[in-house]
Amino acid sequence: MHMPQPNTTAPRTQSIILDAAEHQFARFGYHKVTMEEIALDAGLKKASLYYYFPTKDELLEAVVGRKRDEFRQKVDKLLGQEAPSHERIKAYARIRLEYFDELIALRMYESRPIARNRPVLKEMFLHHSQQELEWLTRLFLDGGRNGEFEVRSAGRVAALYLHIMQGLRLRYMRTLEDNGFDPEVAAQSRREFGAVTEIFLKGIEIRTAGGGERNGPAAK
Amino acid sequence: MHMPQPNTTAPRTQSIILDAAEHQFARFGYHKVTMEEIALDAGLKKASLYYYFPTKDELLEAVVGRKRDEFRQKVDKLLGQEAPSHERIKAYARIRLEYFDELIALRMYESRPIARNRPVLKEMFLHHSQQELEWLTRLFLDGGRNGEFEVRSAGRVAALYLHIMQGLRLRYMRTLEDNGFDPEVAAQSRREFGAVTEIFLKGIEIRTAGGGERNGPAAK
DNA sequence: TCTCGACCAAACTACCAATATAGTCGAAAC
DNA sequence: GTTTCGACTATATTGGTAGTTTGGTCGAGA
Repeated sequence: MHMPQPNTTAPRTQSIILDAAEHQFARFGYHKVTMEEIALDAGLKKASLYYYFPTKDELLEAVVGRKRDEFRQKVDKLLGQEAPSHERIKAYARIRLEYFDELIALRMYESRPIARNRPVLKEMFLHHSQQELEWLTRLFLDGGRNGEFEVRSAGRVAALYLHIMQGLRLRYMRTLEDNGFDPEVAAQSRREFGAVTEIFLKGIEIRTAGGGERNGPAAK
Repeated sequence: MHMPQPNTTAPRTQSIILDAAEHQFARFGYHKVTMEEIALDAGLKKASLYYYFPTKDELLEAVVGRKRDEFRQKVDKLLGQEAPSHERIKAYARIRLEYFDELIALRMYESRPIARNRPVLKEMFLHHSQQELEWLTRLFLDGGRNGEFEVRSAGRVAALYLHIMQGLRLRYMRTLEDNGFDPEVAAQSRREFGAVTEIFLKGIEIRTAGGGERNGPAAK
């Protein structure tokens, strides 16, 4: 509700706390970290934290919010660019991947409780999902307008693509839970996201010339 | 290990028990059902169950196994058919959807424990996943051979498609957990599976003629 | 405006007793 | 030999509770 305005200048206490919280969450996960530990990491005493963040939930929200804002900034830049839609969508996929990797690093998705039980985050993610749908709708709409794609309804296609991505992410998270992190699997998964995006875009592409004119190498 | 051979004739006790178990699992889920209740439902006493099934786990396995066998039978029939690969893959998607709907009806996926903690099922699903990959690989391979698809590696494409389907299923299961069953959402999800399959197939399709020759209505 | 030590109440943990239930066994009915 | 059962046990689950942790408050002071 009433958050102290973060000065746009050097690392204010506010952002020091956020850094500490992020650091601790990344190391042990939301539930295993106490407010006291975060305070210590930030060079404060616990009570001081409460001057800046009224609850642990809101601290978490702020940490995630910061990540999300960075993501949004990148997307805004992307949406403003002049480039073929399929290129921008591929770029979007890459940016999105980075974003979720950061959230995963924050142990945001570990063992249900965190993201599921916290109503704050639940709403936040829901809202973010909505936001993503709008962005993607716009991208697919553009692609439809300039004749790249055959889209009956950009909203539906965007939802389809978003749901595929969300599903693959879920699948990846499950393997994470079961087998722990494995850089090999992570890389594999990353490639898979790219490949699926490629195929999806080809699937809605309008091919004007006869035969198969490839306009980009599918893999490395 | 030593299971009494089920006669291929009328409903033997064996299958009566399976029916009862299926019925009870569907109503309350594996954990909330006691062997005694299943026995009662089958018109027996508990100890009689143990003559046919040495453990509750194996009873569960048998119930799921029956479903899986039905699924396999349908797939075998499908694989033997002479039809364009894309048609057979779409048919496969439909059959697969039915199969998982049945497992969901059995509350196989409710609140982690059931499928995750039971090593029997875990292995069973893993094995089944492998099996599916083989089937799909064959289907995509056929499509590649007869010039329908452009597939560099049928195995990779099959894995991609399978993972998309598994991901969407996971996503759907999550909404199930959160909001409970809703026929509207279920229908929506079903349509989504179909639409994604369509787009995926178009994405790897080889279009010989110039322009866009549609060979099937995408949506009703 | 910002920091802190001391305090409280609610949540979580550890533990144990009571219950429930998967699984066993010997005997009997078919 | 096949199928059923009543009575039994050992293990897992549940409910309750005492003890500890920890999120959050407050008033004093810098």
